[in-house]
Amino acid sequence: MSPRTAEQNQALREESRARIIAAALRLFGTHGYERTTVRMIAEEAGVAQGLMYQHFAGKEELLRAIFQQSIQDVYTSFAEADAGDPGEPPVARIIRAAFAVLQRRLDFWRLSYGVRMQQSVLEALGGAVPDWSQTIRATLERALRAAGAPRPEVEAAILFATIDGVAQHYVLDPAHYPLDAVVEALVERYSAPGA
Amino acid sequence: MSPRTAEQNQALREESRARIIAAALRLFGTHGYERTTVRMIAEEAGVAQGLMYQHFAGKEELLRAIFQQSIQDVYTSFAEADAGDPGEPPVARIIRAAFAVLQRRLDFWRLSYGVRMQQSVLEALGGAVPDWSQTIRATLERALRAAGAPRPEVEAAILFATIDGVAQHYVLDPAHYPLDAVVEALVERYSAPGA
Amino acid sequence: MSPRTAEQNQALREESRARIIAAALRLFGTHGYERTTVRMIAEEAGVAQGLMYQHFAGKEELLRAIFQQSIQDVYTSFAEADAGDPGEPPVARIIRAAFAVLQRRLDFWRLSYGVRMQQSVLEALGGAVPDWSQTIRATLERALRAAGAPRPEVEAAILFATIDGVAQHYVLDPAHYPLDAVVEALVERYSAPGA
Amino acid sequence: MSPRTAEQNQALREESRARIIAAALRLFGTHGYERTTVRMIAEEAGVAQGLMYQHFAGKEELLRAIFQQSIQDVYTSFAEADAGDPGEPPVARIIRAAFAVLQRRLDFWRLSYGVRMQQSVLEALGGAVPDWSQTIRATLERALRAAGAPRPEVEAAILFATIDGVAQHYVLDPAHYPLDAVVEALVERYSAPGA
DNA sequence: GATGAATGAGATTTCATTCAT
DNA sequence: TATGAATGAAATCTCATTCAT
Repeated sequence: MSPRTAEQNQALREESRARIIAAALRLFGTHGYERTTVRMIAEEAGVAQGLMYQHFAGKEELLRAIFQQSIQDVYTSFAEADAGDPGEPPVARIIRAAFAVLQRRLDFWRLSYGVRMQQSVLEALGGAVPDWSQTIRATLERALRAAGAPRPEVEAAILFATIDGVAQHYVLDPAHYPLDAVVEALVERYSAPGA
Repeated sequence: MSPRTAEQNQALREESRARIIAAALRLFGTHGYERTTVRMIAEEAGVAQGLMYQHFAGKEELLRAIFQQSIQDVYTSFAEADAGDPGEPPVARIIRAAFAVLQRRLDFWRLSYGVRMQQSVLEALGGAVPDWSQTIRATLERALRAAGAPRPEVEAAILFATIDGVAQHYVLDPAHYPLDAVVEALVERYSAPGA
Repeated sequence: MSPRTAEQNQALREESRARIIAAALRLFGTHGYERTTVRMIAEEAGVAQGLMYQHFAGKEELLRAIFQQSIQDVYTSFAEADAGDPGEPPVARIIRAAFAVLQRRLDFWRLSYGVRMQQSVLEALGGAVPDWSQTIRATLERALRAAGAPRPEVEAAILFATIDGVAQHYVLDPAHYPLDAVVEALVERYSAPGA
Repeated sequence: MSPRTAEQNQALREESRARIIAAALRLFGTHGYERTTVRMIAEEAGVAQGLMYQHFAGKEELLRAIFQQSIQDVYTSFAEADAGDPGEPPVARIIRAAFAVLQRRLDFWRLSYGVRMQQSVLEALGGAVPDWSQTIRATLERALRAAGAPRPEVEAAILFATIDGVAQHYVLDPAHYPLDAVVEALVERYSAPGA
């Protein structure tokens, strides 16, 4: 009879918000943003269509929220992973961290890769999608320079491309891609003194 | 007022078909398949909306036609490019050929990369999109094995990923990407005896 | 923790009911019935959305309640005002009374005028909106006839229209409308022997 | 076989645009803007729902278009009507012209009166709704001053209110309202030398 | 062969109302 | 009594497709 407490309400809200985000991420990742309807998301999340609009101003806002949250997670996860085994050279650690992050949020990466070429979606997303390529390239360049690579800018571009390419190939078929072997080979290559 | 001859008609038809395909390719590449409306295509092509349906059964069929035609072109272009300098080792030739093809059909690659993650679009496309990753990987593997690489399957996967990653980074910002430097570095790396 | 007494509960109920009615009247008057959402009313009243349904069967019922209550008030106020200065002629007293009532319930008049043309809303309101035009016209006609007006029916129609028109213009911009001057002029005109 | 000529197309477009506007005017006038759905308009106009959006950006834009067009018509009609019998005094001519215009566009006046109190609708309409009250008041004031009225500003306000009130009462029940008698009485009153 | 007005299915969005607490 | 999260019917709007010329 007495109304729910503030905590109960918050818990309810967060629960449904999380369900909606999870469902959307799954569906956006699989069918793409445009092909996923609000109805599908609601069904997958097990809620009514209208509920989405209590949490997000619209489908686009939902996408934005997903990006914001996921990007946060990625930063955190990467930092954690990067702090890994201090015995390994930095470049190797970065490579491992990148793929650890990848595996943890497969759907988000699918979504990301699907949206990457769509100028208009990116614009709609506004600042929610950081251009991390600059940051990544710079980080890799520093690590490679420290490791004594001859032309660190070009090598950084190549390594970045390799990581990105492997990630994408893995995302396209995680069940069959020999990710571990590839990662080990990469780590080995970039740990070798002459690399 | 005098009726057009059959040849003239044929030429007109070809002309408008080509205009529609070109316009669609441009727009699909920039905005993505879903975000591009038939109206936009007609406008960009400078024809009426209805005309598209005289040439293609629908928007999806248009996409299919674009893929089919582009893939033909890619095969041809690749073969040409690959036939290049016989003095170079095969792996280097393949690398060069890949990027030559890339630059020739930027819009198509944008489109391709944009669609790659969208299961439902791929299904709609049916057989029009070959899974060339197998072919490419196999080709690379053969070349690498011939060159004496220690673990050719893994190395092939990595090289394929690198090429794909570089291609995508280039497509995302052709004006600034240091493609030539990267290609040279790759060619050099994969021509070295120990690679 | 001690349960509230029946009287306390009753008082709380009355209080929230009154707040809801007041908020709705304000918002209906400003934005119109349709443009005012239940959420807006709850917010303005400082209560939860659901509470409205404990007091009224629905939004429409709320509107009906507002009309019923306001109309009661109008009758009462009018009777009071009309009982005013017995030295003035009846027509003048009616005019003064009308504008006294108008000023007392501005929001209700805004709402009334806003809803007047909407057949469907009026139907939904059912009997809650009396067709007082007949009553008013009849009252005015009697008074004008008593004052010796030549064609009391037509004059009553005109006077009614004038009062209604002035009321509406005043409601539209109470801050600037010269209501007092207009009322005085009307009173004077309709008190003059030849009027 | 050959496509329609530009004139044929224009005629088609104008025809359907006019049908939509007429239907909307009818329905907006009867049920109010908010209660009229796009579906209702399309049905009444005998066209598909989507067609409205080929002519107007949305329901609101349609409303705006109706106002713009109707206001044009009103100005024109008024000028024509006002040019009437030069033997009559100006104030009388204005009165007659006002009611001539009223009768000609009943639906529009219903709509106008229905929307007048809805701040949010008026805002949405932006500049499409001129505040003609100023113009009208000024015109009446000039005419009354020329006719030698003692306090022309107040008298203008009253006459304006009377006209507006009569118009509204008439609009509410055109079948029974004794418009002619009322207009004649008004004309007479405002033609009398002492008025 | 070409046009563009017209269609209508299906998408997004709003909002009165319900319901568990 | 009161709360506000959740519902879902119905609204607005989009856009691939059809059709008369």
